Amino acid sequence: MPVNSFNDYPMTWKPDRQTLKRPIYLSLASQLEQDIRLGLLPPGTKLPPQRELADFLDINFTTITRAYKICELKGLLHARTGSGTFVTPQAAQTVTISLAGMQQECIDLGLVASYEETNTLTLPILRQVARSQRLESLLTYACPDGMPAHKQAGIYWLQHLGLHTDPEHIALVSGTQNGLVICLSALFSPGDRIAVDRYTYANLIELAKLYHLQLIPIDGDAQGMSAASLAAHCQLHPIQGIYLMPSCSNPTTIRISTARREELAEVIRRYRLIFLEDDIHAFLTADILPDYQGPMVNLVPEQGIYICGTSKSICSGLRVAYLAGGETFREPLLKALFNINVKTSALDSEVITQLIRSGQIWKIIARKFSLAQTANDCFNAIFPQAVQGHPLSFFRWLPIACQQPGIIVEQQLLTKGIRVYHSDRFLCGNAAPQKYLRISLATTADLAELKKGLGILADYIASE
Amino acid sequence: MPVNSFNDYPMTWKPDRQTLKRPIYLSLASQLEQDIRLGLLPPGTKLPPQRELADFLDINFTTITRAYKICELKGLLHARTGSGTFVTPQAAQTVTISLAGMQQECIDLGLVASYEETNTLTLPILRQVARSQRLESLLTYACPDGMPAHKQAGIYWLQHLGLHTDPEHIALVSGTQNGLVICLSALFSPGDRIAVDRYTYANLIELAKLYHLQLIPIDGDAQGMSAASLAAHCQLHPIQGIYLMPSCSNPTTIRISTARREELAEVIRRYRLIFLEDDIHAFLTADILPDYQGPMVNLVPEQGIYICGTSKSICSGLRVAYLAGGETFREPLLKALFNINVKTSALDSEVITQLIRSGQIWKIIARKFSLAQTANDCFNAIFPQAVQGHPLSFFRWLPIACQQPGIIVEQQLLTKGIRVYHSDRFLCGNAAPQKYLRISLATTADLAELKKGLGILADYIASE
DNA sequence: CGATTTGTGTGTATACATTTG
DNA sequence: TCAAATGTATACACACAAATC
Repeated sequence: MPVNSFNDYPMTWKPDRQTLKRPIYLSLASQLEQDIRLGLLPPGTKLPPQRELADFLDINFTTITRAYKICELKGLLHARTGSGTFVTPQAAQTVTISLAGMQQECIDLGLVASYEETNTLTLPILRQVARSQRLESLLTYACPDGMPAHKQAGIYWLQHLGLHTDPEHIALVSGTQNGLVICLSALFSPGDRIAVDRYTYANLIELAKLYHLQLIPIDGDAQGMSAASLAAHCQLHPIQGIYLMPSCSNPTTIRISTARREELAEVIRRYRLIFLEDDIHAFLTADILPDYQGPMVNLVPEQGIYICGTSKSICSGLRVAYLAGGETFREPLLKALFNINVKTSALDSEVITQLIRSGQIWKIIARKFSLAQTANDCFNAIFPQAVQGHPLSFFRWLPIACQQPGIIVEQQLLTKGIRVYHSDRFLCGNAAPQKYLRISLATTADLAELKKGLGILADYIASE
Repeated sequence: MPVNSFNDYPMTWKPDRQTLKRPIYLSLASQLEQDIRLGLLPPGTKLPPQRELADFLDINFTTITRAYKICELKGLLHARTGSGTFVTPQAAQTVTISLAGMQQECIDLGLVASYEETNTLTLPILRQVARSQRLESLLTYACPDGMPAHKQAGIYWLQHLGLHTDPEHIALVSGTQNGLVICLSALFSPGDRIAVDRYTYANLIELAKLYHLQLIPIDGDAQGMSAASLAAHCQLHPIQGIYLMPSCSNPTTIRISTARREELAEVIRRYRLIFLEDDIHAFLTADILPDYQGPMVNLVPEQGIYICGTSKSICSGLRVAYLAGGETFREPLLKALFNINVKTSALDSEVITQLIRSGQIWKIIARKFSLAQTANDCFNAIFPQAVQGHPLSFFRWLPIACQQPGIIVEQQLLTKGIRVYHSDRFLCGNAAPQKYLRISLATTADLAELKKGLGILADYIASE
C-alpha cells in the first residue's frame, strides 16, 4: 500500500470482489464496461493503476492489464504509459458525420457537400449515357475493378493531377470511403498503428475504431505534419502506416509545403510506412498553383496508395473514386476489392467517364472554382482574422475562444439555426487548448443562405 | 522425448535454433510463414505438436502456441485440439471467386451470374429514369441509407418475399457483399466465432479472414445445418453469430426445411446468436413453393439481420441490396453504413426502385425462371444421378469420385475448355471424403454453350 | 536528471477441453 | 470407457518503455 497521502484518496473504481467470477479478466472487463456505460465512471475519470487495483483485489496486475485492454479495444478507455488509464471522453458516443438523423431545419455549415448546384451540368451527360448503345454492357458482373475505358479515363484524369499510372495499377472503387475501407482491411491488422494529423478526417477516426486500428496523432504546423515528430514516434513505437490529405487537409485546410513533403517522404521511406494519400482536393490545387508538384505519393511510389474521389470535384452522388498504387500492394488490394465490393457500379463510373471524356468536367470544375471563390471571399469579409489555409477550400477552420465542450457549442449554434462541427469531432488523442469550428462553405443552397449562416455565427462568436 | 517408434519420424518442421531472435514467438512465426510460402511445408503437412517442438527448441510450449496462432490468423494453419496443427490446403492461395485474371477463353461454369440476357429488360426502365425530372435529386449526399421512395419499394419487395419491415428498419446498401461487410464490421470483433455450413459462400470465407473472424463449420444433412450439432458447438465454445442462406444455400443448393428452421431458431435464441440471413435466392423460392413460409429471420426477429441482394433476381451490374434488421442492431449498423459507404449510389437504387414500381421486375423474374428451368432440365438430362437440391437453382452441386486436389481438377477442366469450381473452395475446416464441383448454369451466353460445357464435363467425369 | 509511477511485451506454469485409439 | 495426445484458456512473473516530477 502506498503511503503517500495523495494516494489515500479513495480509488475511483472499486469493483466488487465478491461478484468476480472465475475468468477474472472477463468478469472485470464486463463490470468495468457496465459502470462506464451507466455513467458511474464519467468521461475523463482516471482509473486506478493496474498494480494498485491488483493489490486491492489480490490478483496479479497483468490480469488487470487484460481487463483494461478489452475495454480499450471497445474504445471505452485510453491508456498512456506513465500517466495512467482514463475513461475516453464521449466513451459511448459517435463522431460520425452524416446527414442521418438531421431532422432539424437549419442552415447546414456542417457536412461538406460540393456546391450541389453544379449537378445540373452532369445531367446532359447522364442522359447521353442512358441513350448509348453500350448501356447493356454496364449491367453485368464483368470488370470488377473497372472497365478498360473507365480506367483509361481515370488515368487521364489522374495524369492531369500529376499522377502517372497504368491500367494494371489503377482500380475504380465506390468512393473515397470505400477505398479507405479496402486499404485498411487489406493492408493492416487489428492493433496496427497509423500516423495522422492531430486533427484528421472524422470518418477515418471511426473506421479506425471499426477495424481496431490505433491512430497516432502527430503534431504539425502551418506547413503540415512535423517530419521530426513523425520520426520520433516511429523510433519509439513501430508505426505501420500514415494517412495524409496533402492538398488540403480536412479539417484544417492546410496544404503541405513542398519542403515538408520531402521531409515526410524521407521518414516514410526510412520506416517503411504504408502511405495513404487521400487527394480528394487535388483538383483544387492542381489548377491554381503555379509550381504544382503533383501528388506526394510520387516521392514514395512503391510505398504509397493514392485515393482520388470524384465526389468533391465532380458530383457527390455518383460514388466513384480512383485507387492507384505500386506493385507491392496490387494483389492484396485487388483481393480485398473483390471481397468487399464484388464490383463497383459501372453505371456511376460510366457517367464519370463520359464527363471526363467529353470535357464537361472542366465546365463543372470551373463553376465550382467560381462558387468557392465567392464563398471564401464572403467568409474572409466576415472573419478577416481567420484568413489562412487553402484559398479555395470548400470549408474553413475557424479558431474560437470558447472552451466549452464541443457538443455544447454545436448545440448552442443549432438552436440559433446553424449546424457546424467543433474541433472535438476531428480530434485524435489529447486536446490542445486552441479550439476550432469547421465551417462548410459548399453546402448551402445559395450564397444568401451562406451569408445568413455566417452572420449568425459571427454574432455568436462576438457574444462569447 | 517420446519413445513410441512412430514418433521417431523426423519432425516435419525443424526451425533453425540459431536464427531465433529474441521475441521468440514472432521470430518463429515469420520463419514458419516463410517456409509455408516457399513451399517447404506443403499443404496438409502436420506440424510438430506444440510440446514436441518446444522440447526441441528448449522453450515453453505456450510460446509455440503463440507462434502457431499468428500463422493461423493469417489463414496459413489450421489447428484442432486432439489432432494437431496442419498447413491449410491452398495456404498461400486465395479462394476469391471473381472475374479478375480470367484471360483464358473458356466456357464459364464457375462464377454464378444471373442469366445476363435478361438485362435487356432493364434498359427501358433505366432510360426512363434518365429522362425523369427527379434525376438531379439523385446526385447529392442526401439519404445515406436510402431515399424514402427507394425504401418503400424495398419494403414492398421484401413483403412479397414474406418479410415485413418499415422505413426505420431497412437500409439500402451497395450489394449483398457490401451488406455483409457492414454486418461483420459492425457486429463482430476480431476473434469472434461465426457458425456456417461446412460448405459455405466462398466470399464469406475470405471476408472472415479479412476481418479476423473464426468460421465454425457445422455439419448438416439434406434438410440443412444440424441444429443438434450447432447446439453442441455453442455449448462448449461461445459462438457469437451464424450465417445461413436458407432459401438455397450456395454452393450446396440445399433449402432448409421448415422443421429444421424451427429447430435452428430455437438454438439461435437459446445461445443469443446474431443471425445473418443471406436471402439472395428468396425470389427463387417464394413464388414456386406452395407452402412458402417466408424468411427464417421471422422466427428470431430481434436477433436477425436480413440481407436481400438484387443481383441474382434483377440485375448483376446494379449494386443494390436491402438490409433489414431489428431495433437492437439499428444503431451500430447505421453507424457502420455511414462510415463504410457514406452513401449508396442513388442512381442504381432508382433503377431498381422503378423496376419494382413499374412491375417490370415480374417480367424479368419470369424470364429468369424460364431460363433456369431449361438449364436445370438440361443438367438433369446429362447428370441424372445428381438430381437433388433446389429445382430452379442457378448452379448445381455435383458429387465427383476424383480425389485429386481441387486446383488440379479445376486446371484439368480448364485445359478442356470449361471453368468450374471445386468444393475445396467452399470448404471451411476439415475436408470430407466426398468431393463436389459447383456448376453454374446462369453464366453462359446461351443454352447451346451450356450444353457444350456440360458435355465436356460429362466426358471428363466418365473418363475418371 | 534520475527515481518513481505506470502501462506494455514476452515467456512461463497450470488447469482444462477435445479427439483418437 | 478411459488414457494418451494435443491444442486452448487463464493467470502470473519479470524485464522493459514511457511519462512525470
